[in-house]
Amino acid sequence: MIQLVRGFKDILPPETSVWQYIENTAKTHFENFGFREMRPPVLEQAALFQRSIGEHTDIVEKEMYTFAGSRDTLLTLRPEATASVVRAYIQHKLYAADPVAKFYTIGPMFRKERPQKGRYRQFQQINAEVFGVDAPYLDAQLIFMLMTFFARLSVSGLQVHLNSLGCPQCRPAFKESLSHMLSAQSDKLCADCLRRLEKNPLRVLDCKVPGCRKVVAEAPSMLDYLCRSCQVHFDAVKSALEGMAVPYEIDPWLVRGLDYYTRTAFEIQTAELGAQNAVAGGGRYDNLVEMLGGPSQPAIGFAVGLDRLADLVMAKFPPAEPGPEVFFLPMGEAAMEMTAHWASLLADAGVRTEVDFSGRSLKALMRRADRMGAQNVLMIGDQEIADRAVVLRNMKTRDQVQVPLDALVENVKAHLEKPNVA
RNA sequence: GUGGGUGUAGCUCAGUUGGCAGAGCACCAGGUUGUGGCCCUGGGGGUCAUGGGUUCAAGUCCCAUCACUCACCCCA
Repeated sequence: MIQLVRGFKDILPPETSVWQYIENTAKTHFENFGFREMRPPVLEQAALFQRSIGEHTDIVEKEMYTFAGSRDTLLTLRPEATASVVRAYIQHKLYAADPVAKFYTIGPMFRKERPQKGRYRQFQQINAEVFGVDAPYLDAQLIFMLMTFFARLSVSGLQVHLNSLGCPQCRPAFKESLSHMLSAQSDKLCADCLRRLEKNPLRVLDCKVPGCRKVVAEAPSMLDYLCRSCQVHFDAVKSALEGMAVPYEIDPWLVRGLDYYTRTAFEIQTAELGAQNAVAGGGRYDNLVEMLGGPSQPAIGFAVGLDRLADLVMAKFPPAEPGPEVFFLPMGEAAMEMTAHWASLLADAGVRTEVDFSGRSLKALMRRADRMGAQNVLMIGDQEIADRAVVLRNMKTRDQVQVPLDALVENVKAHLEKPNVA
């Protein structure tokens, strides 16, 4: 048989109800903060990601699903959402009327990595992006929005990790002094870090190999190299967070994997997901809009990993099937036709309805209704048709009443609304 | 891309030195000719991941492949 492709997954009910719950909560929450939904496509020109994420990042080097499009263009299934949102912001000149714009997106991303717990080749993210605001208070507000979002979902045990990556004015000096220091200690670094040292020395900072950590512990911190305006910005973010009572941890070794980040970088981490501890991550990318051919506008955003978040929510609240409010049990052909009619009308009238057309014994139908968690069953057989009244049974209290067949929908609804005297 | 672990019924898993393919749960039917849960009885279900090899004989041993999984790398 044909199986689903490696690293991809089916999300089945009842788990889908958890996803719907998370997505709906995110939508209302983010919209309360002034965000509106944007839905960019999942396919973009490869060049978009090469230019935004960075040519020498792992994502671009080996993790993108890229294939030939028409003519000479290479197409890529998006490995992240920010580049698309920025592209749309520029392409549709969304900055023209008002450079300040806030968007969120929900959808799948694709990265060809080796799958493991909390990491899939297609994974779902909720992204939020803000353009045209450089105020540090916005940075803090975004983190606040994230943490209250998690709180709404009753997800706890999360830590905010915060860092500043500086800007093109101050980062080069730091980079230079870092690589200088690391080169001097290169004999103590792991093979991966020696490679990083060449390509992107910042990445050495978050290496987990003990030997490297030891070296890194004495490495200079970006925070010591911040220029005056970056320092002012970072201080304002911190004090705004304190003002909003959002606990955070300064993490000078927090490095983000994408090249475009500047200044504020943050990650929301949990200890409950094994090696993949980041539930959300984001930061400023003040130069990306201009880099991609747009006006010079500051921007900031974050991504929430929905697969990981769903794991956290489900660990706390295992999903459950709701069960129909009324389960129709027809006995006989005449009853089935009548049931198709009335059950459809009842469902259309807003009552969660289920039917069993299998024609099996009443005992079998009852067992199935019970197993599915039906609150009530509605029995129709020859006797009920003759009486012009069906039997409605409350599965919990085992009370049975007769409900007139005429105006059945209204009668059943009226009965359901009666308070149960269990 | 690298390393470890695991693949037997729908699910969770037993399966001894190589010797008839098993259990629990779930499902179906009956016990109750029109009433669920508990109980009793019976039943249906298997390419033992796939392909080769060794052997009189392979779920079991060997090789390869695939998948799942955890970790590294990296990231959400």
